[in-house]
Amino acid sequence: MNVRLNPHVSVDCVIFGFDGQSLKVLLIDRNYDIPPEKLTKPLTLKLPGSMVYDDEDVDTAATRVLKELTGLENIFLKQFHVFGSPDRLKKEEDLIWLQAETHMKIKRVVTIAYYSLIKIHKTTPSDGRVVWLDAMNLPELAFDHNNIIQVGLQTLQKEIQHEPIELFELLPKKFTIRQLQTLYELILGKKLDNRNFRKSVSRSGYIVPVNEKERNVAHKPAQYYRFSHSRYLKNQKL
Amino acid sequence: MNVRLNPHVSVDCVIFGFDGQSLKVLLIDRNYDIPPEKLTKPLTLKLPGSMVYDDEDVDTAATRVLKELTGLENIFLKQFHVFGSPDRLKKEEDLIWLQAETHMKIKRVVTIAYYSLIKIHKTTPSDGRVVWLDAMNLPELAFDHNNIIQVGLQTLQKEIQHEPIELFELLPKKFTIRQLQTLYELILGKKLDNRNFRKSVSRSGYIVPVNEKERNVAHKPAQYYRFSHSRYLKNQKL
DNA sequence: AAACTTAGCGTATTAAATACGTTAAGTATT
DNA sequence: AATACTTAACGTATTTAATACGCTAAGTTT
Repeated sequence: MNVRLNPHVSVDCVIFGFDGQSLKVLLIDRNYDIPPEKLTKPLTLKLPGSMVYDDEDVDTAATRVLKELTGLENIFLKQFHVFGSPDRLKKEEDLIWLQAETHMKIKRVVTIAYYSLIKIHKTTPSDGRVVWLDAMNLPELAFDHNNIIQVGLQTLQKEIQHEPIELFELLPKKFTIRQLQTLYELILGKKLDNRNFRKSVSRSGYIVPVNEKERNVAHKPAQYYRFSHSRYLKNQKL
Repeated sequence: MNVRLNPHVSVDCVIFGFDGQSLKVLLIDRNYDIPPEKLTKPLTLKLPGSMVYDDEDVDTAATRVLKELTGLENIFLKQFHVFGSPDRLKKEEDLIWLQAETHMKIKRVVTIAYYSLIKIHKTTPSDGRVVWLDAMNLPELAFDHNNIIQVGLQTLQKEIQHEPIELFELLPKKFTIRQLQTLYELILGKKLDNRNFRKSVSRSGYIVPVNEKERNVAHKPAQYYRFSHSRYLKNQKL
């Protein structure tokens, strides 16, 4: 029999947000309570996550983490990959922190990664532990969390090609075509032609204008649009 | 602290094969060694799987299962979902079997599911424990394995829409357009127009004819084709 | 020789993607 | 008050892909 120990199972959430300019990721400072003079390493940022509790579905665990951190429920959340290499905890300070945090002699953790898309302004007033950082330009994070975010981003890139619906989770209810295009460009990592982009928007059939325009901008004010879920469903059926 | 127990972690492989007529799944009979008169329940078929060993990456565990079962290495294998509901083991006979098999007091198993695509004729002469069954018409399997296969099939359906390359893992090196179309139709679950299908094949640029035709068929013999990986890569770059 | 079966080419129509020119409506600058 | 500046928004022409459907070709079976 080759099985003796048993890896612990956790969930980690890559929570994306969009502030109109850049794509952000929500991170927490795991050493927030520790006085700065006691800190030796700068690796204090990590993805929000948790061990999976007894009698708790893994998806439920991810939902719980999201709720605890942002106060939000009914949020878009998608499992995208399991990170289960035995040397995920190879950095010594990661192992020390984990064992202190959980009060367990943990040797190995298999983590199930989720990504979530939320409107930044909806987050509850931050408690100081959480920060939004630019997803494209992150410092070194704890564990393999840089890698997890990168894979999450690649997954998101793929998804929006055939499920653009997910994108609207990141935008406010009313948004301009320019905002939508900026978001596409950020995630896809390339520039799009604005004129053709508008055409594909009007072709979509489910992005509809609302009776309101931008105000106080130093150029022609843009029309606001919204995502129509009912029209989206109709087009899918055909 | 809410964590006390710790779920066990396993991998399960949904191994798809194609015999020219229908899509098959490889299953194993977990009660193969047990004399029939001692069997109470007919739920003896399950997906090939294994607990994840210490110091073994989860992907490695899945590769190992595949190797042990089919003798094959360097096979297409893709993680697609984690099944982690606490009541996955709700059928009593499943729990009994699992505890006997592992000699452990297991209460809960979180399993990471993979799917794999192989050419049926490549499997080593079956050892009696393994069977290929029609993926679309399965009996009730152990655990939640019917559900796992269904989700795997849905994933495969989505994947082949933008990564048709995976399909060629299921076909022999030389295949006819009809075979390719049949495979598409099986996985997508709908009929396609043969004339338009041929057009999309020739448009693809990476399905090229070989210098050989069908023989001994009661109709016009079909041209054999092969998948050209180099041409596939060239087209992707554009 | 005729019937049968699947292979394989063609044509016409519609829809989607791409490239690029131009005008419109505001604010800021002089 | 006129001009410059900036982003919004519409249009046209071309290419490429998707869909619908007609027809011929090359074998075997009866």
